[in-house]
Amino acid sequence: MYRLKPEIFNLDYTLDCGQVFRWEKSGDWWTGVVGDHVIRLSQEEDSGDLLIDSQLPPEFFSYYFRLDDNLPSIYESINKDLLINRAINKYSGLRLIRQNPWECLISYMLATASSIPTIQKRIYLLSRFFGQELEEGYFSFPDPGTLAEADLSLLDKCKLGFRTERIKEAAREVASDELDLNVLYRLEYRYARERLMRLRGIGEKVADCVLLFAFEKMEAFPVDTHVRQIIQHYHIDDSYFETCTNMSCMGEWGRKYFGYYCGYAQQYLFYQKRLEGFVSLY
DNA sequence: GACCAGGCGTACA
DNA sequence: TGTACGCATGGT
Repeated sequence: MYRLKPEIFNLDYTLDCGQVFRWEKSGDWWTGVVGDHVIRLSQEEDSGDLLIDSQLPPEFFSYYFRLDDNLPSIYESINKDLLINRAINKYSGLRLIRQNPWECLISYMLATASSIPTIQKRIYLLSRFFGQELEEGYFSFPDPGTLAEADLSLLDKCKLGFRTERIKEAAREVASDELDLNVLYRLEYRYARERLMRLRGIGEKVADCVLLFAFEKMEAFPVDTHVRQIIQHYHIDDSYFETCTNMSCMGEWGRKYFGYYCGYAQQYLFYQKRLEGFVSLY
């Protein structure tokens, strides 16, 4: 167990905001599986210190929680109106996480048209049936080869619904190197996006989530049902929106409106909407 | 029992 | 090019 002193960091917001699905809070402590490690984390209320119960070094957590991001500078760049201003003040310290690309890809593929608790359950079941047990009750995320060859009757137990075949196919592509996740890092946002969207089950929203949360593409702006409702509700009389009704257009709008760090803006708006609905700005 | 959830693919106009 | 609908599943 050791301590880390992060600048402007809120552990609860970061793990609860809906970007990751494998962390659970019990009392003051969060427990989660990252790679082959079961990690326990807590944050001291007064000092803001991060208490870390893990074999992994501090450098890992600086990387994982993007402590290298200059949040004040990011806030300044995305602070375009009262709504986002409220969100970045209220949820200050929420940081995006650098997720494992493979796990992130599958997680958001099986997130389509599902609530967050349902997504968490599916990922747990996948890990339980196809991952390795790390300690009692905690399992690693299954690797591509295992899912590619997964028995369909066992896969059905994970309750993936119509997503089952898509997951298997994606796993096969990654396992066979037909899709090399490493090259996506080096591609520009728009090309990486096009490549991901060639997979069945990945449209603009899922691609943007994966690019933002796992491939360092900060300019991704995922438009899900919450973000669509926010845009329709608050920007309804913006002239730009008289011709902007579909999700694709809303994504374009978000990128132009918030600039390079629109991905951060999106996550703050998403979290605020989930917890508070349509907030009053007066 | 209808409706929605971090949507996508397809058919049809 | 744009819209309507089906697709499994779980929670309200």
